Amino acid sequence: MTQAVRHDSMRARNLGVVLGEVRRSGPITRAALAEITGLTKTTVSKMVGDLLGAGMVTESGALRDGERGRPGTAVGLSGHRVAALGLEINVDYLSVCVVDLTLSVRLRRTQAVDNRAALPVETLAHLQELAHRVVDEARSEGLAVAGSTLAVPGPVDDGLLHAAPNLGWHDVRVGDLLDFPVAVENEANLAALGELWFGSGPSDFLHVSGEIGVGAGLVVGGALFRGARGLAGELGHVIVSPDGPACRCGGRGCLEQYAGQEALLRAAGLDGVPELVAALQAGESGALRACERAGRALGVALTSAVHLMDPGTVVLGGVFAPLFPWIHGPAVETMTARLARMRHAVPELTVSRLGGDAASLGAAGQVIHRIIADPGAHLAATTARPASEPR
Amino acid sequence: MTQAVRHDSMRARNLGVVLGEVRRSGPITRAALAEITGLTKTTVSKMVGDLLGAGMVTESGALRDGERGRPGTAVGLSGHRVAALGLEINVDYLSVCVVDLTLSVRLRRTQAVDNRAALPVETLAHLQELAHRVVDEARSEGLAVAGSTLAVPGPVDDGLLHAAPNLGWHDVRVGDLLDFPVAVENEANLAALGELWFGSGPSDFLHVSGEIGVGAGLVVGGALFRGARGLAGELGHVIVSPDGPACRCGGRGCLEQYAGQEALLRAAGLDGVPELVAALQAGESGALRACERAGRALGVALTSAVHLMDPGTVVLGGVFAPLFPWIHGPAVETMTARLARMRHAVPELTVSRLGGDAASLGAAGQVIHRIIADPGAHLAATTARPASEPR
DNA sequence: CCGATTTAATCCATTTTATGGACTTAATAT
DNA sequence: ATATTAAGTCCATAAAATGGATTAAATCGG
Repeated sequence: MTQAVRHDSMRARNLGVVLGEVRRSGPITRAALAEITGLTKTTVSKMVGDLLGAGMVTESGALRDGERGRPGTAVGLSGHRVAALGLEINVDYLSVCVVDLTLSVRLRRTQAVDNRAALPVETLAHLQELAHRVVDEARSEGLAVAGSTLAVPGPVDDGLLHAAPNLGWHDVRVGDLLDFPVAVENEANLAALGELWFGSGPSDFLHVSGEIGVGAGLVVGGALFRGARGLAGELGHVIVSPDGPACRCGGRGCLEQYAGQEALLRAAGLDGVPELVAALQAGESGALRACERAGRALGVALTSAVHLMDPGTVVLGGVFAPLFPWIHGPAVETMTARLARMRHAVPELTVSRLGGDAASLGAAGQVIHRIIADPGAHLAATTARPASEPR
Repeated sequence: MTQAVRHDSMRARNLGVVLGEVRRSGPITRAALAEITGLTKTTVSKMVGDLLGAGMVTESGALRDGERGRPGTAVGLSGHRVAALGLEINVDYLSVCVVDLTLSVRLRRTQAVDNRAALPVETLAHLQELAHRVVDEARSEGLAVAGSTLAVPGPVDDGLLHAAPNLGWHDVRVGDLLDFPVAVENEANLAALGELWFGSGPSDFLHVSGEIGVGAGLVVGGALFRGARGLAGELGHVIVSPDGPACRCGGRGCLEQYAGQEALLRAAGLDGVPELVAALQAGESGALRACERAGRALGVALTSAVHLMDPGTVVLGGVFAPLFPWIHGPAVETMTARLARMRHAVPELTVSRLGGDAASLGAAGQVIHRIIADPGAHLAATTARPASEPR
């Protein structure tokens, strides 16, 4: 149910609106904030004062724009105090990053670990140690880590990792294995949010994150679409051909059997993405054929996805990013042939500028995003317990 | 951008919260409303007073529950004053209904017209006449029609009907052809909302509305999912088999070519849904085979849809409703085989209790829903101009 | 160079809205 | 008949935003 607005929640919400506008419109004067939000200058001034006190914004000096009249002092987000921890567990690495309120990446650590062989407890002990080291380092830079999110390669429902087939994990309450509070979320979803906040693209897109599996995260109007149980976006198991090769999901002809990393490498007869890229650059016909086949299959699956979800754009990330030049053509061709007559504009197919860090960046970004949306809650939490430890 | 909350909008929102709770929790006392919403008894009492004055709620007498203490007087939605007009244009009929604030259907008129032959202006003149007649009739029952929504068989973006292939219409600003203000929305979307508000199902589902084309509307958390441009839900063109029969959309092997009304009837060698149902009841093998084939294709398309959008349930409406007994089996079988290993629960496949009226009911329901969400706006509009005419 | 003009930011009395406790009302329990 | 309990109303108060006045710091025009 939508909750009633009371005096205190009105204040909290308006604080969020003001801070959100500071983020959106860069350094901006109080007067302009008042204009945009519809609040009075008085109210905005008081709020900016509070936010300054909390170290969430800074005055970046007088803003002289040549106009007549008293120049305003611009206030912008401050990257000096509040920060967030982003974590990622994937098949062959652990990754940790610290991001400040301005979404600048302050620290980043990746550690190659083969987690296929490991139990959840072992992997998470590893991750915890890594996290503590990074948080200590951040603290020595004056940053207060306000929260953390963990990206995992599998569907998550309310903190429970339902299944991570490529890790061999099932029904793990990942958050309970760490000694600090953490939000847990699907890797594909967070990669999409990473693309939203750290890539400079649009705010409506489907982000395809091909790793070992093929996942996708849909962002509409700047918000992630999760479906009824948070399991949306399984592009890898969209049916390309109902009588195609059997898939580990129990179905046949899933996209993963045509465009998954494994299928691609098998079709090309190679055993690594770097090798495949080299072969493609050398113009080897086997590699080229494999990519064309994958591209066409991706085009078929994306056609279904566009009809169902109507994304504004499609962004290819993960392993598809380095293969983009060879996949793009056949995929777009397939989509155009099947979509053009139904839609004014066939969604553009672009490539992600982010590397494999998209998910952990998205994880940290989610924490920052929540703080900006409700700075009052963060303020209350930090004044009640002035320290910064997530431990 | 999220707008700031000011004193007046706080009031407006709380009024909506209170009225929404009255709708949700049936006749309910002021004290219970205060408890649930978190507002004080004083505030709730004042708001209920205003709503009583506007004729949006009524006191339904003392509520004696056998408990000790003063019994409360229950207030519930009033169906005596505020009403909404729902309109629908479809290939072979026009439909109009009036629904009151309690979502009771007060009036309903359907007129068989073959709109395939007609120009938009002609059809809308027809519809307008029908609407005026019904509104007059409603007024004579004491109802004030507060707004209207029109369902059309094609994708709509911001009031513009992009294309209605089965009507032969293109880029029509339907609302401009009527002499009263109307919101325009896709028929499949409104049918889904109709199912939400008038069917007694869950609040997370994918509603499949097979008419001439096959459309679908996704409802998550009681809200319709529209995609980036409002074109989401085109289940009919999800790809079942990439090399299947050519489709009028330019693609091949779309669901519509297997489970669309035309394809179904052709496969069965009959030319009407009633005839098909009769043949199925008689156990004719051609008809049974056609339905089994359609059911399997539907299962394939729904498998892709479930992977991508994660609906809680799937509800079959439109022409699939009468065919449900024969389609259900093969569809569920296909879905289970392909989904069971990936999900705890394969979404249930149910049948809509609503007839072909789902869309026009949803249209009227949308108006009511908006009034309940923001009764303040309605109140302001009606006190400024006390009459009820949508003309 | 000085006053007029313009815009930014703050100050302060006021308004709007919700709050919380006291009070009244109407029922059941003893 | 009296105590108890819960519903609903009354009223003084508190929280928050408002709007106009004031002060501050620029540019413009002579």
